[in-house]
Amino acid sequence: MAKQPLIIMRPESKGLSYDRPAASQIFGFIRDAIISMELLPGQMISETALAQQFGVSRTPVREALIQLSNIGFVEVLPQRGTYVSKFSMEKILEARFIREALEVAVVTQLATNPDEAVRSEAVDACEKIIADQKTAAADDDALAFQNLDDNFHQTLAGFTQYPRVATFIEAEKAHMDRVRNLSLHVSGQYKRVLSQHSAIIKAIKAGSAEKSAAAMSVHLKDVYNILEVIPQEHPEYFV
Amino acid sequence: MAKQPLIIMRPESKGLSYDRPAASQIFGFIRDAIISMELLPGQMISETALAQQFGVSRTPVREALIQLSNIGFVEVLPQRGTYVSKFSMEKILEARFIREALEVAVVTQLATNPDEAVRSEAVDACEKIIADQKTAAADDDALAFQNLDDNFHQTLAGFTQYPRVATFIEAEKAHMDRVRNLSLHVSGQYKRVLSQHSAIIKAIKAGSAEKSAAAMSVHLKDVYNILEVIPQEHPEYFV
DNA sequence: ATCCTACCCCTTGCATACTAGTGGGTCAAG
DNA sequence: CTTGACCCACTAGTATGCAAGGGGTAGGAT
Repeated sequence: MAKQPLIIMRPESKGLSYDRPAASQIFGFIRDAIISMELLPGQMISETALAQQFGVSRTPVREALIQLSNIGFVEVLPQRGTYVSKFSMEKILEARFIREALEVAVVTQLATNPDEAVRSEAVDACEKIIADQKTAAADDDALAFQNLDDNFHQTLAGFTQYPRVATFIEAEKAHMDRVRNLSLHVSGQYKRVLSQHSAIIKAIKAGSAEKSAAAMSVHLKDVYNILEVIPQEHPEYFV
Repeated sequence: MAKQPLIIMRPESKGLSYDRPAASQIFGFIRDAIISMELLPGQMISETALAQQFGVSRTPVREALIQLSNIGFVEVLPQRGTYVSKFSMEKILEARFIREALEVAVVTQLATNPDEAVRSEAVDACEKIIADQKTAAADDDALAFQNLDDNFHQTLAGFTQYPRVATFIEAEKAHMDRVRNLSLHVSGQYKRVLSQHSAIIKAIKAGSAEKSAAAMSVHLKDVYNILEVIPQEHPEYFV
């Protein structure tokens, strides 16, 4: 990995709240910086430099980095340095596989939920998000569109009553979002995603586990479109 | 949670290897102790006491505990203490749900794998494990039987080529194994598990995604049998 | 010119010390 | 005897310093 000791985090992001553990806050800052590609794959992260930037000691920074390495966002090489994880086709496909497994289970459970009220509540919430996404698409607001996409999937997962499911989905999704943030404007993305989301909701509304699962599966295979382009466009970010 | 500052770890488990990070080794020790119920749910874990027992400082112990809290094995209450997580019906069902989602995806992928050689290799490996399990069942060796069960599921997951899938399955399984270790001898367990494992392999051999998924799903719902008994037998370990 | 070696700087891993906050136990007052 | 306040012991969170090892660079030898 290329050694780039320069850290690009904003000085104002030093603002740590005093009523929460510093390590936890730093974890969030760095995670968001990695997802949004402020910190680039392969870039070196210095514990010392980060500690200075946040105005704390190395200890909380170090604890944050350990957690980031647990979720695969950074790689700690003892005595050598800590680096933002590069992309690899294997890891992206792996994240996609895990996410599909979980999200298929989510919609399957939801579609077969005997409580009609829960189903219609979920459908209503998601249809509202889809409507907002149509607006975002009309405005060509890619960021808002992606945030709503997050919202859509988190809302669905929320109806399982298993909070860790939503957490896992978010974590796996983040790995792909990192790639996606390299090229927000893929032709026809809005229209495809919208129709896929609608298909999922339609299947849930119909109470069909098979169709829900199939629709979700199709939706999550959509990243393949991006993966055919990005690695050639940005080989420097891949291992 | 009850305060029990006594730590029951064996003195000989102090043996830490010098060629691996201490934090990682300590993590493994404590995790195994929790799964095997050496450390009981609700019991307090003192960073200082553990550090003394392992002959290291608080720092690596603390880093291990952070990772254990990430996988839900301990709960860190700031300025109050770190405690072994108690069981809760919600968390167990959640772990079961996540595990089923992943394992269903695993057998589905395997059953539909176009490469016949891979399928038969997986089937052979699993059938060997099932044979060993029959022996363990005949010997009434519950520990060996459970280790082989672990083996069975890890072997299946290994054929996805996605290492994190196996890791996740192992982690979620561990939450249930903790409960299972409270009562290793559930009547008829051996026979049921064996027939379920066989059914899974048979479906994979037949190349049927639906039957494989269904068989795995049935198998993983078997824990419900235990969950009807354990909470009443050991209410002190549940929240 | 090229290769090899020694050194130095920078990295993470670990140890130790200090801070702040919680809970329990004790003692005094009602 | 009960109740309340205060104090102390112990907790996790953070700061700092030291140890061990890898890598690049400079300089000397070939």
